[in-house]
Amino acid sequence: MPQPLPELTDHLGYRIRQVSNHVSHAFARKLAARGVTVAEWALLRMLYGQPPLPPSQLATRMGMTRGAITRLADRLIGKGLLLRAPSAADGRAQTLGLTESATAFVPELAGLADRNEAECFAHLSPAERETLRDLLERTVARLGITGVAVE
Amino acid sequence: MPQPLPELTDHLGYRIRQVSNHVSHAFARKLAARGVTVAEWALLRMLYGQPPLPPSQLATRMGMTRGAITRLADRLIGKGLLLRAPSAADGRAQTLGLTESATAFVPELAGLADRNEAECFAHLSPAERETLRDLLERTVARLGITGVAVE
DNA sequence: ATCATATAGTTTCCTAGGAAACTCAACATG
DNA sequence: CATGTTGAGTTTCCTAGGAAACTATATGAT
Repeated sequence: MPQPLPELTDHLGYRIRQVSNHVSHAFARKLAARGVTVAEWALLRMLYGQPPLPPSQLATRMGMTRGAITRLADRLIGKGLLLRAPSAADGRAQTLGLTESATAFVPELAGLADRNEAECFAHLSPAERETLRDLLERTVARLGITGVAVE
Repeated sequence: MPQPLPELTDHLGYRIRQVSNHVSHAFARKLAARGVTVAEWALLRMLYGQPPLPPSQLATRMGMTRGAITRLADRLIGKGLLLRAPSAADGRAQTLGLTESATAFVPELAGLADRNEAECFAHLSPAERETLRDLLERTVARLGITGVAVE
């Protein structure tokens, strides 16, 4: 006779994961219609309206390894959305910046993000959304979460 | 001059993903010390104290494909935690059930889940945790989220 | 100046999941 | 009872990320 255990659904971590996965997958489907993944979107958004950044900084900010950024950048370059240039100051370093077409594209993708957000949280009142935001942001601060951590 | 866009952090979906990833990775590290992944834990927990289930049902409940369940089950069988048996009623079907050692093991893993939960949300008062739970569960219900969706 | 060490980026190997083709058993229907 | 169809499970191929080894450049110590 096994001892009874708390249900999975008793844990906030489980509930958060359910919602997070659903919201992310819904967004991923919208992005996929434009031929973009969530990680690609995150990188593009990070560089939008910014001066080019070295891959290592992007790795830190996105919570990914440098190796993953190398390959992610390769894909975006292949799609004509990213430019890789050698750093002037450091012979080892590079900079990654958006192409013109990427700069034109990102606002369209941002619209998808807004739409996804609206669809997923339409049932919450503005006050409830602010409460949720506050609880989450305090958790982010308390746990010392920094990057995006795409996956 | 690119047009300004809403910040990533303005989206609840982004904040939820940050917290979810952090909580899941913290849990994954605890489980890894016992040689178990999050997906393996979810499957083990689902079968704990239950009669054996066919892979197809586990796939539905966990939000994974049947192919993924096949491989997940293979790994757990390799670890001596799962038993695969042919279904008596249906020559195509199988049933997956926990071994004795798995039944003894799951409560220990459940303790890790409890500890992770406590660590990640210690800064919220009981009332705040209930508020968060309520907002999340209403979202789960509204979006029609059913499975675990491990990843 | 030389050499050790650290850092930037890449590459290789590994893991894990999804999509879709595939096998085999069950079932319906004529 | 043959036959077409559905359903269960497996397998193959593909994608994407992490860990760690590897290359090349920079930096610091002597």
